[in-house]
Amino acid sequence: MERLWDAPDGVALTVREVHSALAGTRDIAYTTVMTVMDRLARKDLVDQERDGRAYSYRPRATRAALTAELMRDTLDDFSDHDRGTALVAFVEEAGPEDVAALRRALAELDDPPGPVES
Amino acid sequence: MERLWDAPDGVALTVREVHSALAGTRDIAYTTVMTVMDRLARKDLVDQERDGRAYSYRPRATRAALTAELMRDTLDDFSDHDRGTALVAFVEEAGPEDVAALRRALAELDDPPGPVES
DNA sequence: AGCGATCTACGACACCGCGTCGTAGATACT
DNA sequence: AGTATCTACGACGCGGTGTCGTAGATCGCT
Repeated sequence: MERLWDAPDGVALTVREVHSALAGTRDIAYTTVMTVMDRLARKDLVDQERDGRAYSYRPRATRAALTAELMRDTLDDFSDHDRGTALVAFVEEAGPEDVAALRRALAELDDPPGPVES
Repeated sequence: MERLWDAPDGVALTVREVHSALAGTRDIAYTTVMTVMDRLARKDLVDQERDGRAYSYRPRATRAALTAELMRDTLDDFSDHDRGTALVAFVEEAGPEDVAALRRALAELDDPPGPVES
C-alpha cells in the first residue's frame, strides 16, 4: 500500500482518515491501514507524530521525490560501472514526453524559475 | 544473484563458466548458479541456448539497459500523476556527473554520433 | 562395458517484503 | 459501567531470492 500517497497532499493524516478515505473505494480493515502506516514509519518514509490518543503520519517526501529517489537507487546499484551508459539507455528508451520533461528540468537547473510565484 | 552481469560482457556463458568465475571469489554451489540462471531465463532476462550437452546463457540486455528499464518501471508506477514532476525531482537531486551524462545523452538524441566509429 | 565426470531437472528450505487481518489491552467518551 | 477508538503484536499467504541436494541422463575414457 505504498499508494497511500495518492490520496493526501503534504499534511499529517491519522489512520482513521486514511482508512475512511480508502474504505470508500475498497474493502479494507482498519488494522491493515495501521500496519502499513507503521511499516512506512519504520522505514522512515513517513513521520509518526502523536495526535491526541492516536498517531498522525506525515509523508517525509513527495511521491515525486520518492520516485526520483528510487530511480536513483536503481542507478546506484549499477554504480561500479558507467552511470552514464545507463542514463543514455534511459534517455534513448524514454518517450518524447519524458524527454521533454527532462530537458525542461535540466534547463531549470541553470535558470531557476523561482518557485511557484506569479 | 542479479550480479552475474558484472562479470561477463555480451556473450553466451555456460553455467560452468559462471560458476568457475564466481568460485574464485566466493564459495558457491554449482547448482546454485544453475538455479539462478534458470530463473533468469524464466524471466526472459537471459536467453537459454543449447551448447553441446550443456546450456549457454546470453544476457538479453546490457546491464545498463536493464538498469534503465528498471528506472523507467519505477517512473511508470507513478504514471497516473505528473511524470514530469518526478523527473524534475530526479534531476534536482542528481549529482553533477549524472546531470552532465543526461545532457550528453539528450544531445545525442538530436545529433546521433554514429556508434563507436571513432 | 563399466566407471567417473558433467549436466540438467526438480524440488526444498530459509528469509524477506508486502498486503491483509485478528485479538488483546489501554484509553477516552457518554 | 459500557461502548467506541487506538495501538501493540503477532500471524498467514504469496512471491521473489539465495542457497543447496538428490536423481537421472550423457559423455568420455579405460
